[in-house]
Amino acid sequence: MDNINIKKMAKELNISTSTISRAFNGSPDINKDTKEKILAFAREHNFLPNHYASNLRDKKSHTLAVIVPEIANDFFSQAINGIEEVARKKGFYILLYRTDDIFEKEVSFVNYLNNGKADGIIMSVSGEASDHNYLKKLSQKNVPVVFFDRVYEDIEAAKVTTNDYDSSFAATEHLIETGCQKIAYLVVNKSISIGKVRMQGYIDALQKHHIPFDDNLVIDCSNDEKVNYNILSKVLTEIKPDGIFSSVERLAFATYYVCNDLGIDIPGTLKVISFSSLGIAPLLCPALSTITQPAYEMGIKAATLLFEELEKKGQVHHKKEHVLKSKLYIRKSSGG
Amino acid sequence: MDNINIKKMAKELNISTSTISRAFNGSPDINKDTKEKILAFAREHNFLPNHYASNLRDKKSHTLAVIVPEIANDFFSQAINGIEEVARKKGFYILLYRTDDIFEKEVSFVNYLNNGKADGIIMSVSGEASDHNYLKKLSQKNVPVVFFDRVYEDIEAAKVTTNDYDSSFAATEHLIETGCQKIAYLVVNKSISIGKVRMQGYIDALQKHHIPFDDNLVIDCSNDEKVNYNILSKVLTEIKPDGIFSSVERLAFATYYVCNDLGIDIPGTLKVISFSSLGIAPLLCPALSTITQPAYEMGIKAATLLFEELEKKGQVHHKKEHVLKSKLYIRKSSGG
DNA sequence: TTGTACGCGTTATCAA
DNA sequence: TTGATAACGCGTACAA
Repeated sequence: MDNINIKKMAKELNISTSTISRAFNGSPDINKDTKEKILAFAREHNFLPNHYASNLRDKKSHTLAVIVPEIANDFFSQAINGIEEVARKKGFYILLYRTDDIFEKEVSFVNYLNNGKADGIIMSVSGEASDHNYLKKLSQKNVPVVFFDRVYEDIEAAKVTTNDYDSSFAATEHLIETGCQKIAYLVVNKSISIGKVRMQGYIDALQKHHIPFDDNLVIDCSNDEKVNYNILSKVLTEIKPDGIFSSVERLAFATYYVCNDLGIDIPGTLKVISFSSLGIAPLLCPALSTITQPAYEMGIKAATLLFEELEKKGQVHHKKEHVLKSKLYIRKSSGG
Repeated sequence: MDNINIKKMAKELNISTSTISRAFNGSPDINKDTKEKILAFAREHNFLPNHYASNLRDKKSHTLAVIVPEIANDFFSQAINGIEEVARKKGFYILLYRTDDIFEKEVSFVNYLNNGKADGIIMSVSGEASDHNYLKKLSQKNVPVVFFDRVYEDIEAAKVTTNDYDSSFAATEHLIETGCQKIAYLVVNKSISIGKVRMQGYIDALQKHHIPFDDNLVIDCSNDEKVNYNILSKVLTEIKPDGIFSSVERLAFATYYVCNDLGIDIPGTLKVISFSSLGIAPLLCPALSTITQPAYEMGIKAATLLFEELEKKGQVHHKKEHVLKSKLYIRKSSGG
């Protein structure tokens, strides 16, 4: 009564289970009338094939795992949107997991996926430089991985990133050209590859303009808002930079808050530019200059690549790095 | 070689499959040494029990489906965070689905979940007032549902909402007290219950202060940014309200953009207040007055309720409505 | 404490 | 076009 299944239907309809199965899988080997009869009966009895049984049979879950450091974040939520868009078109579903930038969580979830729970993984990594063996296990099980934005260089997989070096260089140069001589670089975790790349653009731009690089101007922040507020308060009152290049949106906001409280004028006393996917950057006080990554497009691209791998199974297929372009928006906060 | 499973391990180790199974399920009926031997072997050979087989056996997926209108949105992404938080503690995973406010997508996904793909569902509905039969089917299959924020009144299920009526009343009253006489109410879809409730608070506040309700001041907007821009441009130039009460964050942003372009002074000429979960509302130009829903807490609450139902199976359990309180933040945009 | 044997619900293969 | 049957990989009575 409660649990209808293919067998019970078979009995009721005096039809074999195979035929019923065929009715649900678009098989051509079935009489139109039989099929309709079956589907009608199914509708009436609220029956749908059980996914776990199907998955167990053909070892496909039609599910994609998406692993991100945070969800409540303009960049990642837009990227997830892009991924979802593609997945839906393919009839796939999204298993979402947040790591909070904690390496252990990443490892535990990836391990959990190591057994058929998802057909593939799209991830932006927590960034720990340690042992990435847990990821290598996946390829043993033919679970393809695509990285986006934050990647592990030592893992061979498709990667979707943006031209971070160029953007950082351009942003830093822009600050210099508007008159900044003492530009602080704000970063959350220097060791993450993305933090390093962005910093290199900053360093090289300084060099090009003969401004000596000062390690004290590299401000290593945390994920805790209050801690960041304190760090930045100290920096702005003691080191007194005249420009801020923030590698992470959140730190630009923190800078704004500190400036509001300390009465520091942006862009008069301090010019600010930041990596950010915030849609309403123009509405800030003052409008925030941004390097905006094509988050949605990155999601689309990552998902597309994953499906290519999923579908090209068997063929030798060289993993690639795909670099999309960020856009520089000069606004009031940097004197634009 | 490739595919290790319980049987192969059994052969290799000269142990029965049941014992191996026991090693993975915290069964007390197993010798410590045997267990360790098994787990060691499993680690070495990168084995984990297959989820689909397990799920098929005990008809539990340890997965929660989360259905929301949009993901890239401050309210929903924070709510998802809350849900994820609870789910993780319970060892559950999140299947995420976005409806884009399109009723058909909601129906199709819910139907898809109707066969064991998820143990329970947490959703914020698209709001169509039509036939909600697809949801009733779920209870037949013992898949509990919890609504949050946007609910269907006619479905019996746990519901987590906020005190929207009171908040709307308070916000409107606040605008009146700062001198507004011609307050426009911005809404995306009047027919959604949440839009109606919020509007009622607005209407009643007007009435209390003897301001006649004017239907022309109820501005029905869309989900398309450009369309909204045009609608609001027209409203602000032709109807010229002196206050805006926006039931949706997005429309407040649109108002800001229009005001920027038309040179309308906020709060001088126009006062603005909006429902919004934007963390950086204080950083806007001018700082945006908001009614802020406890999005994260709502997620927590919704997930907690779902697990209660999941665990209390069998017991009669009255569905309840849980109302959390929003907070009113008066800032510059409304003359604060 | 361990092993045997069956079934979870589906689908692919083969035969009719 | 349809049906019988054997897997898919696991967990759980039940027996030992």
